[in-house]
Amino acid sequence: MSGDNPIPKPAAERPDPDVSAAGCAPCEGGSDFIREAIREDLRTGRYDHVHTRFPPEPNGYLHIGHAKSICLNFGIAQDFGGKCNLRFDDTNPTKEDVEYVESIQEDIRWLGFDWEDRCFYASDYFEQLYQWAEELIRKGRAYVCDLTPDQVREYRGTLTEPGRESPYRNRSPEENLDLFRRMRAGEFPDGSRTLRAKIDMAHPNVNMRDPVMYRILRARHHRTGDKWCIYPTYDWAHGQSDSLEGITHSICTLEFEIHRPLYEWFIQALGIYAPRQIEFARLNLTYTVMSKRRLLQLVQEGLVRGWDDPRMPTICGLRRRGYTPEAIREFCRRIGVAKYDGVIDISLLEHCLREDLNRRAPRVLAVLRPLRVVIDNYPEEQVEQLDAVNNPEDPGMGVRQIPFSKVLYIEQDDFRETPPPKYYRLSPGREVRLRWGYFIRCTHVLKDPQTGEVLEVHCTYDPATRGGNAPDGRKVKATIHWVSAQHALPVEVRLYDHLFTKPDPDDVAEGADWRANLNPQSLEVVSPAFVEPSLQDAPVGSRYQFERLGYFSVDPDSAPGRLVFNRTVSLKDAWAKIAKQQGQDA
RNA sequence: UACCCGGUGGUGUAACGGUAACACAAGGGACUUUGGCUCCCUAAUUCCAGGUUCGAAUCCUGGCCGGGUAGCCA
Repeated sequence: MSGDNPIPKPAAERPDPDVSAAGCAPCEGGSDFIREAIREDLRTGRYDHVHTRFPPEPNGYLHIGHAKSICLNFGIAQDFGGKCNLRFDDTNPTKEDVEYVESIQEDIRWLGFDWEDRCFYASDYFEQLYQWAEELIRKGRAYVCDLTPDQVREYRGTLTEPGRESPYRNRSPEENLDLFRRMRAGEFPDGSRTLRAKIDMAHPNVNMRDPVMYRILRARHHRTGDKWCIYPTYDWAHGQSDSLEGITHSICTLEFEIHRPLYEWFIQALGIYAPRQIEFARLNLTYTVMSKRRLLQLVQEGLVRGWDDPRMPTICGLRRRGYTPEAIREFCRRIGVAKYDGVIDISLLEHCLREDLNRRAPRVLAVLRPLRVVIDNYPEEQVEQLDAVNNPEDPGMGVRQIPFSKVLYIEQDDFRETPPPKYYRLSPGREVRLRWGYFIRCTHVLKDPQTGEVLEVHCTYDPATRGGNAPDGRKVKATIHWVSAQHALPVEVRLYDHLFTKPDPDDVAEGADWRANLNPQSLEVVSPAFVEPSLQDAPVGSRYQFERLGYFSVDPDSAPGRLVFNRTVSLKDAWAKIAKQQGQDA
């Protein structure tokens, strides 16, 4: 940019930015430092198109942090009229498995992205990588080293002291070539030799101190089988794979920043096409752990029920919980992209979810903790079908009918024998509205003579208020939900809370580890809960708002006649706040 | 202790040398057949010190603080 005019023009007078750059479209994902860098590259002609890639290692399930990267890489491709490849970074057969490549593909598709016919594997390039390695050997830029792993570490030096050169560093290209070919041929035991780039053992960046390019490893690879007993390291494979695929912008997380000089060194030593690596901060979320290692630990130690446990931040966990791809994408859009390594408040994720579900989830009535209500003046055998609006946010979603009868269940929380201040639900003498039903007034209660617990609430109803409006115009302070006892469906409901009790799971006492902060109440099973009969055939995965309670989705554990619901997220609850301020347990 | 990167309300992100803004969270209010939604309002921000400039969150220097890096992991 040439800042020739010190006073900026108002936006309306400014020429449209970037329209001249080839393939540059408006940025739906907003703008961030990466998109700016790309625009600059297009403007200066460093690249004339945009091609990104999402490069997971198939050694675990994708999580919400990957979603950030997926939205970034595919989103940038969309914004700039380019393409985004899926590439599995499968250079370590000891950790990888087809189970993961399949789940990763499923999750990316579910999130709404498409790599078309461009699903690649680093292992596709093993032969090319091998040939390039020989080329570097011939150029005297790589050598076979016989140091043991311990010795390599020792020779590398430390962060503050330079390393020492390997005694094998100055072998001739001929000898190196011979040794390297024999490495490939399987003449040497695992770990006995490596191929290393010949760079600088005194380099202040330890990644440049003759990094390992190949190790000997007899492990069956999920794609190449037993063809190879030497495998390239990340550093040797990644940049060359990017180059081969014609990637323009290789976007990765901050911890690879210090690898960039090496990334560029290999490309330059080979004299091949050069992509540009740009790093951004990975996602951190409050009340959540995100590292693959920890997620794996949660699963393996049985701390959760599996990778798709609805409490997990994995994509499959969120999906099972009832999250929508739209909510996750919107979240990723709103958090932005930067190099500052911060922590996102999980309430932003929950906000995006509610915003989406509010718009699309049909409403139903369900009672989690039933309290029996008897309408004393309602005819014994009578059943009425009442009209209920499916979604006040969207009249197009229509109306359904729900049965009403003499005996109902309401929520225990919606009745208080002695109401606290500002409580305006049902209590003796008070009148409330039953959603889509009648006004009812509490006359008296039946209690357990031993415990004093309220067993049954007796009410009278006003027949003139059918549907919920009083002809005389009188108002009630509260509308509560209910189900007809004889028509309600018993179901299981699983209520979830944050997996950790602290915003930062690492915030633990001396000697304890993050597991000490696991929330023992992160899962609460309510069974039976009661839902209105219209839910009878609700399909797995379908989402509903249980009015006044939250959003719920049907769990795959459901069987015919035995529905299981996950609470995806609760509704915001102003009363809970008031009650909390009053020092009650709400 | 070496090198790299970063630091803007509680949290995250904008502002591209010209009045520090948006969202979430928080607090208050209006509305309401969901104490939901929606709407309105309030409080709250440039790490510090110098320098350049008419003017600095932005450029420069120094400091402070935070993160990353010493796998034959990625």
